[in-house]
Amino acid sequence: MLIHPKTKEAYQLLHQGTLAFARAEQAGMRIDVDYCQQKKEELTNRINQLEKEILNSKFGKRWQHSTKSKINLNSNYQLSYFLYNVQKLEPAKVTITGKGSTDDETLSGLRIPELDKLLEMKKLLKIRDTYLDAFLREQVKGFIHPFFNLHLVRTFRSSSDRPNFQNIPKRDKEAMQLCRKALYPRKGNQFLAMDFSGIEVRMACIYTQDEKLIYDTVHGDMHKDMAIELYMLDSLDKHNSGEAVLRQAGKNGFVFPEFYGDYYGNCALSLLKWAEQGKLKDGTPCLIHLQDKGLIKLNKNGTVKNNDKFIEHVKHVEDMFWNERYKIYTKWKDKTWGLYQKKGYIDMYTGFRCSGLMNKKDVTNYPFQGTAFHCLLWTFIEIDKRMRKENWDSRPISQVHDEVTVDTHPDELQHVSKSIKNIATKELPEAWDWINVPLDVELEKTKVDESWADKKYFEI
DNA sequence: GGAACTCGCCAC
DNA sequence: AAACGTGGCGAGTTCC
Repeated sequence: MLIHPKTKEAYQLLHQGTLAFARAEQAGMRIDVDYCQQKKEELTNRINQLEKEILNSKFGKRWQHSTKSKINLNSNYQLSYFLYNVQKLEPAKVTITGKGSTDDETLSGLRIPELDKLLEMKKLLKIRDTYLDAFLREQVKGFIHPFFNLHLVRTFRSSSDRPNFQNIPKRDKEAMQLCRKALYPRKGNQFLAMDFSGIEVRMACIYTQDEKLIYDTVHGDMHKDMAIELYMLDSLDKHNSGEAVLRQAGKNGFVFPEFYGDYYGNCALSLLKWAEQGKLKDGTPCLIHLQDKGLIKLNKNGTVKNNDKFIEHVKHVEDMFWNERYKIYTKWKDKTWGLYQKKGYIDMYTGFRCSGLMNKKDVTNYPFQGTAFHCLLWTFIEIDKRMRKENWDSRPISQVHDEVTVDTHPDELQHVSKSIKNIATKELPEAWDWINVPLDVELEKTKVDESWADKKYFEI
């Protein structure tokens, strides 16, 4: 499998992107070294406490007894052996090599208090050893300089390392705060962030020219629509907290996985997990609602006893999704797959060619993923150019696939905000005339001297 | 004692 | 018939 620039424009994008990223890497991001050290200590205390509690429990003693070597709470190998070979529990999942799984979902499903403690401990270890440690290890004079690579990803996205700046916790509130409160703009400055709304789906619109997909992306709300179908709701109010969860479920439990090539079986299970947290606006828990609709049967303790009907239902929704709602998209997939099989490659609008051995999912995903990132890359290059031409103090310093962060001088905030929004939504579609759906962005900022955890939505 | 592999988890 | 796309990285384990 190989993707390569096929036109001079594509080559220029890589060349200029590399130079713009190099300037961002050189600028770097300020970190609070004292904070990192202090939080590391606090985390270590909490980890030690949890460790002690687990080791002193009956569960811990039995585990210790089962292993020939010294007990190590961080060893999934030991844990798997203890749970499934010694205690003879039934693993809900097995790994590729056939051992009983010890991932979060499997362990929490066993409902053993010590395992819940262990999971808490693992979470804290991850924060301490993967993020705070990396910041301290990589910092030079209070700045980290994450690298952004353009030569490592099959789809011609970017990657980041030393430290990886593209996977810092966001969804888990506690992990997000602990990690992102380490990151600051230069003193007296503020963060400004811009991200493209649904850029991959918009690329899908452009390649497939599916009218329904275009309509839903520009005017509609497909995540809400799908949540309504999947959970058999009459309506959904995304400003109601219980129903907002269900919309999230529609998005992360169905729409995105389906676009990436997943199928109804996995989606149904994921949707039921989400349903545990969701409520209808009258307060009915979603699982009860699904039981009332005859889609599942519940045990007395509230867990799911039977989900056959629900899986059948999700299968039907999937069928409608691909063969009715987005049937033009589906036709495009078949056509593109056929074309690839004949020619041995597929071209992106940005002048890159993907060739070599690919399966159908790859062939129908890579163009969207790569092209979406190239929109960000083009934008980043233009921001960098503008910065140098107009002698900004502000500096673009990082990007995460569809988002760029600028360490911004407060006097320049208005001008920089307007400039980057204009570049992304006006100049980009003018430069690339194949972009025939509107592009949209969201802006976030912090106040002066606030951390990256404090970013808030704002309008110019 | 380092390379390679496995598992798990973070992001888009 | 089968069944999730792209990465980086830490810790444990096994291989050489």
